[in-house]
Amino acid sequence: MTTDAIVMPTTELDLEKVLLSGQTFRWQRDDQGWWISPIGSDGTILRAQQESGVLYVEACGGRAKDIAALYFHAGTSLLSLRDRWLSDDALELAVAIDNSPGLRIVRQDPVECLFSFLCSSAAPIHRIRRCVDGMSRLLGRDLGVHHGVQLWAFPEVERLAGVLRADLDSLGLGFRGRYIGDAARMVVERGGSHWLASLRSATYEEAKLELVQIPGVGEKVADCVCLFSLDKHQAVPIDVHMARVARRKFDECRDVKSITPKAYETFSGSFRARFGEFAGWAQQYFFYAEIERRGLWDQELGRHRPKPLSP
DNA sequence: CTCGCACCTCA
DNA sequence: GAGGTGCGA
Repeated sequence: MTTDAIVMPTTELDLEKVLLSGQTFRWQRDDQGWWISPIGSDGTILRAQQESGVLYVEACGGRAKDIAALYFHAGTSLLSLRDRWLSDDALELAVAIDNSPGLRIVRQDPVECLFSFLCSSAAPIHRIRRCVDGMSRLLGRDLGVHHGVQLWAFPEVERLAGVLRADLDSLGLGFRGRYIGDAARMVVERGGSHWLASLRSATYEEAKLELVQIPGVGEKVADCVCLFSLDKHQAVPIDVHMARVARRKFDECRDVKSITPKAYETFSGSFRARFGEFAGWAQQYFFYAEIERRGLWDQELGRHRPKPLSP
């Protein structure tokens, strides 16, 4: 296995920031301090390490450089996005980019992405990680030990389609478990992973319309799948955090309380109206900053939160 | 259309 | 009480 190098300054990619920002749930550090993760169900493994403006990558199951360039949307320059937003008079966004340099959208495997976000409702990132890991251990292909870490591929959707509710009981999915089997069966019916991936060439509206048919998939999850795996850069997932941001930012959102379907469109559409075809990327900056601002990252990632000492 | 609530754990 | 969805009122 060879190591490829991709020139990517930290203003274009901050590996740790991106991998832990709640888009993706399987990355971990190996015994050499590199980031490593299985990608999707086909046995692909990607390893990455960033050093003085260069991204070093290795892969099993393909050419590392190609896999990584796709996975990190290397063709999309944050600097150009920033310029575009600057000239569109979206100054606040240029500032948001400067406050979280190197944050970008990843391009995940659609099946893995769908089932990851199916586990995401009312769950912090560390819990989603546990669920995804559990599904992979239980139903995914054993990929062996790599640089000190045991890896499993994400389960084939056909495998998930055969799963019983009781099989998932041990994984801590909670009520989220009830959707997995039904969702997988619908995807298989439509043509499996090939069908999901084919939505990449559909329009955003078409893709979303298809996704929300899947049991357990509402607008939020559909938008996550669109943005994080189907190349729909204009998809803006709205959760309670982004709704709060929208209320602060846009007049037409100020008095919209709960996230009803109509309200969802108001929130989401406001970002699109203001930030255009890459509104989803804009959303990621505001989302990141909002979690930061509220000091929620430690909680999300399950890091030990130091208890305030008594005086 | 909007509201309220259950859904399973875990923190 | 939770970064959501689906149900009935």
